[in-house]
Amino acid sequence: MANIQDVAALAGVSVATVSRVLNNSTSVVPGTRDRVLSAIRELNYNPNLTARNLRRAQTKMVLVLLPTVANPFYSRIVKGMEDIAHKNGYNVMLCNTNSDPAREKVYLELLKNRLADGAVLMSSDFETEYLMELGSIWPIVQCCEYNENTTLSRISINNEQAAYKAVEHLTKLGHKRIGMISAKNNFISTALREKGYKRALSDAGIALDPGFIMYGDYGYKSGLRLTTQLLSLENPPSALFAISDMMAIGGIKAAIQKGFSIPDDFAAVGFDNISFSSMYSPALTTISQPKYDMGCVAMELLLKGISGEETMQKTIVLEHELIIRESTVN
Amino acid sequence: MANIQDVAALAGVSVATVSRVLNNSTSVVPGTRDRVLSAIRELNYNPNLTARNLRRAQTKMVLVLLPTVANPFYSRIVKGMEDIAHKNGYNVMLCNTNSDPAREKVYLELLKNRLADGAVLMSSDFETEYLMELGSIWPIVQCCEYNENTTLSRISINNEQAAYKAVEHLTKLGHKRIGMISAKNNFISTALREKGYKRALSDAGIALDPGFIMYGDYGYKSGLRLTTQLLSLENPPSALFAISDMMAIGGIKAAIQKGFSIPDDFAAVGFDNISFSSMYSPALTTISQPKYDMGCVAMELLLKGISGEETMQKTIVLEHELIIRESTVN
DNA sequence: TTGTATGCGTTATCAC
DNA sequence: GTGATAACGCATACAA
Repeated sequence: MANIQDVAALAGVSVATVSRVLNNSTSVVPGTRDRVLSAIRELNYNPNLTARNLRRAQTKMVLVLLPTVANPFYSRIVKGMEDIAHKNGYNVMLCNTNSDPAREKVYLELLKNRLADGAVLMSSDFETEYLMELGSIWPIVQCCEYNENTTLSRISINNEQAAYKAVEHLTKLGHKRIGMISAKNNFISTALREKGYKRALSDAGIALDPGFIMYGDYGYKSGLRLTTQLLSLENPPSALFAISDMMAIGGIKAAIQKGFSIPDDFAAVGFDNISFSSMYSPALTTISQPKYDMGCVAMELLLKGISGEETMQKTIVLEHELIIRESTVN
Repeated sequence: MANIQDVAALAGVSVATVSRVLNNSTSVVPGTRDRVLSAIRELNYNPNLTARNLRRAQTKMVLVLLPTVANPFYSRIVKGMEDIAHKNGYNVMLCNTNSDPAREKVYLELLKNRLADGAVLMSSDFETEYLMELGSIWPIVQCCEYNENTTLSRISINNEQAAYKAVEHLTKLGHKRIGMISAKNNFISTALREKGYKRALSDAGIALDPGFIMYGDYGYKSGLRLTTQLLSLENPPSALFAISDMMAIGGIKAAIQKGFSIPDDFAAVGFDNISFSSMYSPALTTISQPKYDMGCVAMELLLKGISGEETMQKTIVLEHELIIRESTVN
């Protein structure tokens, strides 16, 4: 594995000149330039980016922390992030945190070890202080979820309004008994979706039944279990609002298992519009977030922060959309 | 951001000593050791891993190339890889190639730039020569898919046997007209699954109908479209074997749309046992691969290659399992 | 336009 | 047990 010195020797120039053609910084006379280029080819030379990064005090690497790639909700977002990153010569290091604070910290601390130039956080249980301290040194962008006490940049949709729209869709269909399955976590989106649910009920003149709100995690099993419980109530709901598609699908499965017909006996609305939602039988009514765009915008913001082009912290809210499918309407 | 010199100065020792306590290499007297440690704390010092990596000619980073994280099949595998990598102080860089040869190459060439110490390939359209050349310099392990002309290590299941088992399950249920939806690609697994399908039919004394094998990609839409075509045949199949769960689910959706009852009118078997398979309605019969273990084994092999502990190329075949669910049996 | 020389932050070899 | 110091491979300020 040849290095820059070998190339310089073979081309009969100094390493500085080789470096110049490598980065086409200052102008190099065509003649020498060609000699260098052919030496590079002949030696099959590739620059050592570790050395370059050390010298330049950068890594051209960004961290993306997310709970898990297993949730298809994240895959489109990640795609957007990657596209923007690559376009700008950056690589992204995907970090599955499993929502484990210890793991999250391990990853984020890679910044301190100068192994990445910045980070996008898609879930974080970090202390406000810790986050602000790191954010004062390295660019950090929050995507989808955020700690509202920090002043770090954030990208999200209006979760309260989206949830309102989802539940309003159900009330307009005539449903009076609407259950909600939510999650026990610190995500701001969870709280806001619950708020939207309550406001929609209130606006429709429906009294809130606290027994109709159940808590699990984001997953299918959780949705299955909670909905089974809801449907076992003496006076069960006729419709369901779930904070994730996975939970909504679990809810539908529970209803099917109980012999309910969808959407006549039981209707369900999810959240996220993951790809499975349209594949499911019945296809799922859900809230769609502009996943790819969110990823793009988050990464653009991060890269601007890294380049110093944009240091102001921003709050960006993107549009969402209610997608009506078979799980609520025939 | 303090460096090792700052720490040395504050502790009143040389950088060499600081380095020693950092790597607890040679023994350092407890007294100086404590002074160094408290200097590190006081300065909030973190070693610059780029510099360390340059010096040590390593990166503690491995590449994992896969078509897309959007396919849940890969998430468990990746989890296994990550667990093993982290346990050994390595980070993994997940690379979504979208099966695009250009992108694949860009990623793999990161090895040449000394940005990673080795790579796991989970899909590759690389030329045999190219792969062998890189493999002669850096440890490379092939997982699930492989180029059979290379001598690189590989981990997989017996795809032919697994497909055989899946189709045999259908013939034993009495099905005589069994369609297959496959993909147009160069994956070794695809060819082997087709081979297993044919052998199972043959062993059951069923003549192969070439019109019963259709080709698409791995996805849901493809499965939906191809199965719709199969079911439009004058004499349509009563059962389906798909090379992926996503395709099988598309197939089931197609049958449902045509008013078929599953599994009475139409049965389907998939491949991969992605999490969504058990959530689907009807739940999908499928072949389960030991995803997590495959990931672990692949990464273990890679790390042994990197450490030089194991340089022999290996071929490892893991066990699979037929999982029977509602899509074939009531 | 090109070359020389220095430094990025470490680790490791050699002295003491 | 500890300290100088030379590398690692590159980019760049300064000279020429």
